[in-house]
Amino acid sequence: MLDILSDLNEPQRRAVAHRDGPLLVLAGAGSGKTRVITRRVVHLIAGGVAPQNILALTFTNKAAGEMSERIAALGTPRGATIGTFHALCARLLREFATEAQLDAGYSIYDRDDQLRLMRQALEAAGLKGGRLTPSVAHARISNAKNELKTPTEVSAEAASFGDEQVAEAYAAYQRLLRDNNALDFDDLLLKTALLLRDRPELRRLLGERYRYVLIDEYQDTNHAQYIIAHGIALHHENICATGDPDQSIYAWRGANVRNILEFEADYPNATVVRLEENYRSTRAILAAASQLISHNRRRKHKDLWTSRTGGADVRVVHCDTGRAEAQAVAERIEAAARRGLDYGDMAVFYRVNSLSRVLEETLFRASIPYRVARGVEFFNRREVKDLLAYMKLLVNPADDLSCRRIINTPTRGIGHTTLSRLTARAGATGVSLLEAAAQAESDDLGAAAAKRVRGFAEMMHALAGNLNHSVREIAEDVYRRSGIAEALSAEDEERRQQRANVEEVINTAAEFDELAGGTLSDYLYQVSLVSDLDHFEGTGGAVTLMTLHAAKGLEFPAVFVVGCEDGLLPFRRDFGPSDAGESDVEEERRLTFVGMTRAKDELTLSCARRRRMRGQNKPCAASCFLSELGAEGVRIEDLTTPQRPLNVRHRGGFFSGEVARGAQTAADEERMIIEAMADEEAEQPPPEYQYLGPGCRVQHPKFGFGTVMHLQRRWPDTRAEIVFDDVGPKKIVLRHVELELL
DNA sequence: CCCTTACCTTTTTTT
DNA sequence: AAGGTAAGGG
Repeated sequence: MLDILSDLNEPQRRAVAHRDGPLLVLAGAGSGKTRVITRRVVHLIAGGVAPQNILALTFTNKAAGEMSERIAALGTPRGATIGTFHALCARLLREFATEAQLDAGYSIYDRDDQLRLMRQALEAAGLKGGRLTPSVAHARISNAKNELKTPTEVSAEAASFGDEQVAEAYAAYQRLLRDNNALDFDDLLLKTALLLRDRPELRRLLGERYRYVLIDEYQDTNHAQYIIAHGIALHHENICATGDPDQSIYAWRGANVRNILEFEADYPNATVVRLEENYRSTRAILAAASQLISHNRRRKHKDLWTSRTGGADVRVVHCDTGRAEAQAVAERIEAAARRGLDYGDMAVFYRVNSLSRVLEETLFRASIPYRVARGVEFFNRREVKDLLAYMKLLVNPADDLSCRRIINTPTRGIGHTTLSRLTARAGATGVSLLEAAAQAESDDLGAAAAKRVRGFAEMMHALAGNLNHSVREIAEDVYRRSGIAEALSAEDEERRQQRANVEEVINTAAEFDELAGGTLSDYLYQVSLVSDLDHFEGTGGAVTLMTLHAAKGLEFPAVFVVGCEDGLLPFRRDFGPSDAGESDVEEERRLTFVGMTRAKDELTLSCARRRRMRGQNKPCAASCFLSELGAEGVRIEDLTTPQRPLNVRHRGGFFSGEVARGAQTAADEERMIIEAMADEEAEQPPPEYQYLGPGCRVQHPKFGFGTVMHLQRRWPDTRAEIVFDDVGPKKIVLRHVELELL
């Protein structure tokens, strides 16, 4: 017991030793928060609390996994519930399905599914093609759900025609979810929150089950999560919230910083512990980060301090282009490696995932090992989603969305016409698509089509006969009998990759059988709530590339924050005037703060003067954040080259005048040519374009060998006219084919 | 019905 | 740049 407390500082010790009653731990960046939470759990158990009575809620599965591991490492018996809000809710909703008026086997829709469904909802509500786009509608509805608002309430509060449309879309969307027997992420929280809000007996039951509630990253909880946590803790008030208002970076998805700011108002007798000693970063890093965050006006003052001395200055590097920036980062990484730093000790953070590409290319060329942490890349692969859709449909025959996805995947001759007829039939008789498929008749669809449709239904029926098998067996069964296996059997590179992905799904199923165990629907829930990030292990010997958001909670000896440019780091979507949601500069500043405070020893921030974004090369101004770091302990390195005027009017070869297309005057033309040349020099076009032009010999996968006659460089659909030795002249869209240059 | 081609939309971060 | 969708030809 003493061991647990001995290596803690005084406030940490108070937080760990606190037992009953509300506790708020305001933990500054790097102040040992995780350590406090895990110790606290251990301390509770050592003090006689049964592990089963402890509920620890985290924000990501990864954080939950880490916490379990650390607790186990301290030799504590397992049995505590440690997981994300969403996972807890999925579990509770299964347990209390009746109370929540849910059918067993409900599907959980991921973002992709949600947007698909939203598209349908907008269509059903007669709002298709209007100003309300699916993603905007989805965001608005998501926020409403997080505030526990029903469509009726949204409608009642509507202040404009646009709001009214959102309410209508919301109603239609919920109807569709219900028809599909599905929940989206927000529903998981919403339904659970409503249960807890409206059912005293459930509050009591769960309060007795979870006698100690711990919530990590409390600054990132939304209203629904607030209701859930407080509902469970209502009677015993054994609620421990940890977090840092300066690290609140999820307001955009409904997180409410007020939850943490008003904890003391919620619980007047709360014990408050402040952790302000930073054990992670050098003095320079901490000073720069503190300087930055001090520019936030809506903020409680806080002093982070460290007893560390020494360490290098924070570096701010200005570059010409995004590519040059990546190059500079690569060079610094190499230099650090030569100094003896492990690649795994370095990380590069960026605001948007799309920035990873230049970095990847550059690191790859420099032979620097790296790994990219991406959100849901794997589970979003088409072939992966297809396989999972089969399994979802098996568990939940009402899941029309999944059914629609796979009814003709792989192709089995059920086309658009047949599908819409079938949909009409299902709608008219009020049955699911799958059921309509099973009952398909010749006079509706034509004999051949009806037969194919029934064949699909029969296959699903047959697969459903094996639901009592292990999940791995079911997955393999689906893989083979659905025809996916055959469709992917060809030996080209793409199929090979897809096969590998599908096999990886089967592996996760096998792993599930071994480790967790449970029904197919258990497996599907787990898969739905997991992201690639969760499996992202500490990268042995490779540089980590991730978004600033994903970086939260991690630390690295050396950190690079790239893309510190106005509009990108204080991110702004400068689109038309109709823009409703102004971006929150203070949240962007907190995000930068989070990134900076991940660094232990070395921190480099960088920006580019020009960057290629969304297909266009645009000039960029340095982020205002860079000038907010203060001057002390910050070293600025300017790698930009002075812009010299170019006296060139014409240039043959690659551009062959195409760049000046649309020029109205000679001055226009000159300007465009100069810009294009500057772009090309900066960007180093990839080799396949650099040398491809008239006279080149190429090999086409289908048409064989040929000679390029003409290159029409018209982005994005650059075309080449090629005379093939065997089949004669063809126009090829380069985007659609991989030409081999000989 | 399927494949190819032309056009168009993109709104960042994540459970 | 890249993906999706809608329309057209086979």
